[in-house]
This record gives sequence, C-alpha cells and structure tokens, in this order.
Amino acid sequence: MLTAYAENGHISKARQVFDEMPHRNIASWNAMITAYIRNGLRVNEAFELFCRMPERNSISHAAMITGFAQAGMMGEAWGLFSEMSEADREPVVANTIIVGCFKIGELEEAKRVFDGMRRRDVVSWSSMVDGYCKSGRIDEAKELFERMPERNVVSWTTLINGLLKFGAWAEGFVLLSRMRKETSIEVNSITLTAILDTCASLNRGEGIQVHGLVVSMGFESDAFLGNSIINMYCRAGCVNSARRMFDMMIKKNVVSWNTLLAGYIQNSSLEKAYALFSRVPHKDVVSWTTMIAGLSNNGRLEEAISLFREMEQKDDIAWTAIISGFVSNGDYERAFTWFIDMACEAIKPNSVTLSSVVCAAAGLANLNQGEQIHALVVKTEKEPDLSILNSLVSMYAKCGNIWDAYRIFTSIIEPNIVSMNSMITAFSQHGHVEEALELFRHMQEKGHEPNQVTFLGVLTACAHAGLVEEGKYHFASMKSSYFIEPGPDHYACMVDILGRAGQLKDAVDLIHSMPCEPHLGVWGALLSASRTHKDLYLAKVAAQHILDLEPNNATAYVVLSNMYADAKLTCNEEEVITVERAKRAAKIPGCSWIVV
DNA sequence: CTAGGGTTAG
Repeated sequence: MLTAYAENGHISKARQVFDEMPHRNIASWNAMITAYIRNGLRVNEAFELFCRMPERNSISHAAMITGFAQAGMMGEAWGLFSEMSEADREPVVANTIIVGCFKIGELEEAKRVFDGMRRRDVVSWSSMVDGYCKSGRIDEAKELFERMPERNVVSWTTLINGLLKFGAWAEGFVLLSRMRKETSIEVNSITLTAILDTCASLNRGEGIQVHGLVVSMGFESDAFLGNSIINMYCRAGCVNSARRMFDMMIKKNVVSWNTLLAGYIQNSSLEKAYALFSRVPHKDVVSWTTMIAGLSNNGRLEEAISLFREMEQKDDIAWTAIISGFVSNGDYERAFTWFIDMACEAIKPNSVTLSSVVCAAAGLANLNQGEQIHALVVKTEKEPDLSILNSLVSMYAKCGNIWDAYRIFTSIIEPNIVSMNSMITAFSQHGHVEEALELFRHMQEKGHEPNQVTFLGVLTACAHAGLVEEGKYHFASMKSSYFIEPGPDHYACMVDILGRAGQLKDAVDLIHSMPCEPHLGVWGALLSASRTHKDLYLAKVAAQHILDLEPNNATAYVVLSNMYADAKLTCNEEEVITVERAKRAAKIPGCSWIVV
C-alpha cells in the first residue's frame, strides 16, 4: 500500500499509511525515505525518518546519500558515505557521490573517489566523462572516454553531446560516425536530439544526414525529434524541406506548428506564415506572439496590433513584441504609451521590454524618461541583463550625460562587443576622440573582435578630430585585418574625413569605388565638404544626387542657395529649376564618373 | 539504485 502510493507520487497518503502501520520493518522505513527523495527531493523529511529509524541497512544509507548528493549537500552525503563498507558503496553509491561532486564543482574530489574505487562500472566512467564535459574540461573527458573498458550508448552520447556543446562540432560529428562504424550500438532519440539541436544552431549540412538517420532508425513518429528537424531546416533557410517534414509528421503538436510558423517568418515569408497561422488548430501564446512579432518586426505594426487585440491572454512577450516594434519604427512616443498600458494591465516588463523602452528614451533623447526607466530597472532587476545595461549606456550618451554612460559601462563586469560599441560610439558622438580610440585599442588588446558598428564609431571619432591618416588606416584595416566589408555609412564617414581635409578628389574617387549604392549620408558628406571648401561644382553634383534620392530634401536646397549667395550669385527659383531640369535631362556634367 | 536531452515566441 505504502509503495503503491509512493510510486504514484501521493506522498502524504503514503506517509499516512506509514504512520498508521502497527509493525514497521527496515523496508518500510526505506520505502518512505525513498519516496520523499524521489518526489521533490524532500531531503529534510527523509533525513528526519533516517535519524529515527531503529536500525539501518545499506539501502537506507544509499537512499539518503542519493538525496543529499542530488540536493548538492555534499557534506552530509560524505558523512554517510564514510560509514559504508567498500562492498556496499561500490559502484552505485560511489557513482552518486561522483555526480554530486561534479554538481558542486568539486572536480578533484570526484576524481579522487573515482580513482579510489575498486569496482567501476560503465556508469562510473560515463559520469566522469559527463562531469568533465560539463566543466569544460574536454581533454580530460576525451582521455577518460578512450580508456573506458566498455562503452554503451549513454557513454557515446555523453561525449558526442559534450563536444558539440563545447563547440568542437567537427570532432563531435567524427565521434558520431566512429560510433556507427566501430560499434553495433545504435543511436537513440536522445543522441539524435542533441545533434539536431547543434545542426540547427550551426546551420550545418549534417542536419540533412541526421534527418535520414532519424527516418532509417524509425524515429520519425517522435514529435520532439520531428520538431527539431523542422527547426533545423528552418534555421538553415530550407523552409520547403521543413514544410515537407511537417506535412509528413503523423503526430504534430502545437510546437510543430509554431516552429514552422517561426520558420516562415524568419525566412521572410510573411504571407505563408499568415496562412499557416490561421490554420493552427489549438493556438497557444507562442503561436500568437510569433505571428504578432513577425508582423511587428517587418514594419506591419497595425496588423500586429489588431492581432494583439484579438489575443485573449496577453503575456509580457506579446506586449514586448509590439513595444519593440514601435521602437524599431522610431515611434518612441507610442512605445512609451504602450509601456504604460502594459503596466496598467499589471503585466511585469521583462528584460527585453526594459531595454526597448530604454532605447525609446534614447531615441527621444529624453533624459527624464530614461532616468525613470533606469530607476525601474534598479528596482526590479537584481542583475540587469547585459542588453539593458548596454542600452542604458547609449541612452545616457544620447541624452548628453557621457559620464553617466561611462559609469554604467564601467559597472559592466563582462562587457561584450555591443557594450564596447555603445561606449566607443558614445565617446565619439561627444567628441571625446582620444577616449574612443583608446577604448578601441583596449578592446583589441583584450581580444574582442570589432564589427562594423565598432568601425563606424571609430571612423566617426576620426572624422570629429580630423584624423585623416588614422581614419584611412582603420578604414583599410576593416577589410584587410577583419574581413568586414565597409557599408554605405562607413563610406559616408570616410567621405566626411577626406572632405573636411579638403581632399575632395579622393572623396569623389572613394564614392566612385563603392561596391554598394551611395546613400544620402554619402552625398550629404560630400555636399558639406563642397560647401566648406567652396566647390560649387561638386556641391551641385552632390545636391543633385541627394535630390534624386529624396526630392524634397530641404538641406540640399538650403546649402546650395547659401553657396550661390556666398559666391555672389543669385540662387533664385530659376536656378533651382535649372538644377531640376538638368536632373531630368539625366546627364549632369561630370555625373558619368560618379555613377556607380 | 547511480550516467546522456528536449523543440517554438520578445
């Protein structure tokens, strides 16, 4: 009766039976202790019984040690372990101790127990391999694995998974094929899940082969595996293959639908996503938020909002999808309105919500709002996400408080590339060129790989200080040292740098050499350089390109007319019309060498 | 009575 209740998880019933028992033997005490440990790891209640037992055997000890070890209470586990004889504790109880040691990071202790064992089984070895993998000590894991006297599917899976999670995926795949070639041990669904997961995040071609393996092993009816395959294809950009898998699956669940839905959205097939969404049989929050976020992130905010209104239980993620949509559309005011509505509905903002509204405050350059959100962050987040801290850095910088930005930056224990970029950009926007370049040097020394955003900050700094040679150097090193193709913004910066220094010819040549289409910023930089150096001819060319891109661009007209005025020419309507005409005539003199 | 894992949304 007691064990029947215990096995079904009815602990209080089991305890009732136990308490009412007229005669208890060791087995009934042990059963009750085991029940407490297996159901919710209630170590204290188990230990209380353990202490009250009139006599104990090795099973009592083993059960209690398992409880302590799984709860990470290794001191207590050790105490009982030392009371057991060699014969009773090996290998099972010792294995438990090994796992417990790894759990609390006591690698040396685990090794000592393992080395001291007289009888090791395959579990002892596999536990050691797993412990080393999870502690990042891959070499030791591999060495132990090679020394194993026998291996089973768990041993192989442990190391394969360990290698893949460690990032040594090539080695992981080699081990998988070795397993299949050298042994008759068959992979199971656990092995395959780990591999598919890795393939999905790495966009590895092996995913397709693993799919074949899943089918040939007869696992295609496993919904978990099927969903992983859908995910793998979606992440690799093969939505059609994902769709085929989806259609083939007999046991679809809501995750299968959601995964394919997300796949369509990530591969920008919004219409197909919409069609699929309408057919999802039992839509859950994820189905709704996936669709809402998909629309919102693709600038279709109004549709996203109307879907949001249809949603019954709106969670924080749904709200955040809309709010971040406003932020990326530059509609910061509405982002705030919605943020307040969210608070009124008593939905707690999460870290993405918070970093979005910090960005909104930055976009509005509204220090007051920014500080309020900052206070909220301090109040609600014990350890604010890096994304929040990074956006706070940008926010303070954009609101003019460069030293508050710096204070936040220095408080970040492990800054990432985004943190570095935010701070470099902040310095550079504020004209603190030395600091910006110093930070750039510092991050390179620390081994952080700069990206295109970093270089934009660096080039902006150079432009600010008129550092022509340094600017040229960094611009060149982008491609030669870091294999980053400069984008239009980088070119605009370089045109600015060259233009300010009066090297107009070089600036024009640079535009001519651009592999991408020059955008407004590039021509704007050229125009302002032409104005500074009073090159009316070049100014006209630049202005014309600006007006091609943006026919109502007032700046272009204003700059041109000022230059005419300075040159003691009249910039009347007629002159503007002339420019217009020239544009329509399609051939501006000199235009041919600028056209890309 | 011990060892390997788990898919989707911001």
